[in-house]
Amino acid sequence: MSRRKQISLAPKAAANTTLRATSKRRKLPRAEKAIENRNALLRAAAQIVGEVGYQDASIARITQKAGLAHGTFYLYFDSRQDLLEAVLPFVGEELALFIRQRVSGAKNALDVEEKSFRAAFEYLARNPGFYRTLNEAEFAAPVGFAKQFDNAAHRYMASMLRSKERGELEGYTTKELDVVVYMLMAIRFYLYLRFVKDDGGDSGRLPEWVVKTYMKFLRGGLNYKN
Amino acid sequence: MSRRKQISLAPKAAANTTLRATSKRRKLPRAEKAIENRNALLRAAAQIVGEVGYQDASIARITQKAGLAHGTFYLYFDSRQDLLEAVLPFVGEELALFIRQRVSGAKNALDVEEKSFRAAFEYLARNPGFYRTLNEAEFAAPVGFAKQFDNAAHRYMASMLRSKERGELEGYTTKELDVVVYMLMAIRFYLYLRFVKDDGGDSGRLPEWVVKTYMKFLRGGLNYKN
Amino acid sequence: MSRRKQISLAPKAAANTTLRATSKRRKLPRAEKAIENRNALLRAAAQIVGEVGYQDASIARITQKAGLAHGTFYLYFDSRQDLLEAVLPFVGEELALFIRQRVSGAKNALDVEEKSFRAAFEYLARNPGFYRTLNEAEFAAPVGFAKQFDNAAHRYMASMLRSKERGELEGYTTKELDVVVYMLMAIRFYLYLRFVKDDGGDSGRLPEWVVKTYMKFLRGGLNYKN
Amino acid sequence: MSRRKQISLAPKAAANTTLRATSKRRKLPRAEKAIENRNALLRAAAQIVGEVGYQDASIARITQKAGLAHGTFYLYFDSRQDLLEAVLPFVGEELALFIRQRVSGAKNALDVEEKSFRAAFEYLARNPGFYRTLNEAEFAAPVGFAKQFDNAAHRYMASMLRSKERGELEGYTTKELDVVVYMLMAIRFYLYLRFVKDDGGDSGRLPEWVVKTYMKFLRGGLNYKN
DNA sequence: AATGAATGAGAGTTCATTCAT
DNA sequence: GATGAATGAACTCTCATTCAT
Repeated sequence: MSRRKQISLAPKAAANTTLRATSKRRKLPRAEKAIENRNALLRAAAQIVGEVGYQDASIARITQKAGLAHGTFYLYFDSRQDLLEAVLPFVGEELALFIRQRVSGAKNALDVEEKSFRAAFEYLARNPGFYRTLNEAEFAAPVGFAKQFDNAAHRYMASMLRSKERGELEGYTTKELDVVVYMLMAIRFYLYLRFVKDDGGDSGRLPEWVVKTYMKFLRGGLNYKN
Repeated sequence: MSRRKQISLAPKAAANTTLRATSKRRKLPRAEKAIENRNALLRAAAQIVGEVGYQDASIARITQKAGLAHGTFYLYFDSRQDLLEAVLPFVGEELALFIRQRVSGAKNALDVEEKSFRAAFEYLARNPGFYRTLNEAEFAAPVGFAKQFDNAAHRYMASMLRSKERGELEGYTTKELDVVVYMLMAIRFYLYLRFVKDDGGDSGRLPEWVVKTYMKFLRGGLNYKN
Repeated sequence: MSRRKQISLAPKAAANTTLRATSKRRKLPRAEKAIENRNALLRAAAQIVGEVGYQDASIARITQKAGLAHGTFYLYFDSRQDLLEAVLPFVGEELALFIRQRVSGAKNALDVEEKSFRAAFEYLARNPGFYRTLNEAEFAAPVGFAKQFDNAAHRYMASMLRSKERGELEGYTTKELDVVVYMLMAIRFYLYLRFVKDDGGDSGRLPEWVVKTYMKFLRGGLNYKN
Repeated sequence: MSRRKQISLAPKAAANTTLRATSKRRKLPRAEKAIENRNALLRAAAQIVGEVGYQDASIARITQKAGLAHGTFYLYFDSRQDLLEAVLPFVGEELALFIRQRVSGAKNALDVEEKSFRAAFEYLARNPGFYRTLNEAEFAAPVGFAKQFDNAAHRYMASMLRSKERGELEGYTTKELDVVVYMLMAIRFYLYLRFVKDDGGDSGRLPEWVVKTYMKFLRGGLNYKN
């Protein structure tokens, strides 16, 4: 829309419109800044929680890192707990997005599983704080934890159901697949704990042979002879 | 009961007893009381941590529950952290003992696995605080966590190696079994989180159909058709 | 109604109206709104102070109740204290007006006193916040308190001097009557505290027998036999 | 019971007693210090409340004046409010004691009243903070206020009932005297407010002519001619 | 004139640790 | 060895006031 044309046509109304437009233009930065500040607090909190845990993520520390005054915090969150509960869902979205991108184009169900598995570890390698944020959340931020857990499980479940419908995954009822989903999510985080965090040196990467072992386990089970 | 006969088999406490016997009689009750006090603090801490977590396990709370004075704490532990690190190994021993008893007499490797699996959940049903104690320990008491984790993994590994030596478990090298062990330990705790803690009502028990699903997964794997 | 005729008798508001009439039409609504806003703040503050006291009468609370933005407050008052000092005189006028109306038509000095006494308690029953507003003002809003106290005392004094001039009240010099006035004002508020606020149930009314006792005390004094 | 006789009879018990006595002697300084500290906090609080009011009597200020660390406060009081409620009864005892001493030896009921009246104002002259402490307590420390008010009223009432029994005060039933007591207490504090606090210069004393006016009022009432 | 986001000082309270007794 | 009073730093949260819009 050309603004010039309106000037001559309706000077008063146009003036008004222009004013509003200007005022909106002036107010938008405010709204934008508000979102920016809120996100700055979330980002700062996510980083701090990932580094030192929920307990030591004090408001002083968070606001300082976000470049805001102490009191400003309460313009964006009702309480410290309110923010802490929001941290995990905030970063959880990132992980989900990252995995979805890496999985797209997988050839079959097993490929989906492997790509998703590798993507998760790649994300963790880049965001080493996520693991701690997730783990401690169970008791330090139970609401956010439940939210993230549900989201992750639902996405995982949907993926498995698609594989099932395509006939690529047999032997389990839908109800049983719920159990399987939790088992697979569990495995990811314990393998991270054992082979990346504790034993992984500085690379932050899961050794290739562990990936292979995981895939073997997935494919063939334990092959007990009983 | 004669103490002499037990000397050769005696655990540390027995050795202590012997030592005590050689020292002055008057000091003996003191040494005993010291051990008693230390254990009282550990027991109190274990209970409190299980209920409210490491963060809220204050020294005041612990000493009060243990029936000791606040300041007495520092006669037995160097710091609050020192005690917190000791809590998980303290209670972890109990779990290990409980499982060992339940597993004894298993017919074969799969049976060992199932008995051990069921025993773990039975223990958790009776000691609902253990789960929290273990989970939060990873960051709140990392030394104790590592100790407990190593112990548990080693015991599990030893069991699997025995199965392997007996030819009851094939397809995985020893190195790979290390991965499997962590995967199985992971599964236990996520299934607890999902199907007992969150969904289990008051019983604190794992539903039978979940056990069956777990065993099926263990036996046959996921049966992907690729 | 013609406004011209009222000009000579008109209170300040009427004068304001006249002033407005002579100034530019476009600015009038602004001036009106300004007064409205200021009064809205005073009214809101009066209500809040009566309910929760001066301390908890925060600017946020007051502006919210007045339907104005937080920052707008400082267009009408220099500071929070500035407003608080204005609250008591604001509501004090109402009480004075109410009493004056009730007293009009009294037969004699004692009747004036009784009508005034009853009117005060009736007002307090309808405006239970006034008592707190007055009581706390002594230290929380000393300027407003002094203003209100002087006003009330002067009115009371003028009334007594009229009685004295009419020969209905003897035995006290003018100077002494100043003391008497304060004693009588004191009595009202302690009787409210004791027999209405603490003991009065939900009615908010002073029991009739207390009124009678007060009147007896006034008439005859304590009748000490010395 | 004589203790000597027991020494020979029960040496052990006696030894114990002696020990206890020693340990008590050692512990007494502790107990004494505790009382001292608590009183130091109360004294500091009383002084500060008298000077700047309850609102500004912060724990930091109080502990500093008492010469204790900030955190020490909570060894002696549950909360700031807990201390504030205790302040008025603490200083109220002093006033009551002071009045009782001054009143002793009064010749008759009116003399009691005058001595008590003068004593109250003398106390207030020496303790100018008491007035504020009492006045603000009604809303800032309502529990302590009620306690002090009840105590004062009961003492006053008991005194008037004695006068009544001696036949020195007639014309009021016991129930009515309750009203009278509150009226007289009220008068004291408003006269202080008007003729000492606001108008009294530095002396802090009630002018003699005000006392005389009060006594005249008390004796003869207002002598209305109706 | 009106807004409400931003500030930062200061409030009450907790608690690991020390130390005189 | 045992006690518990004492400490003071650190915490979360509130709010009068300012100021860019």
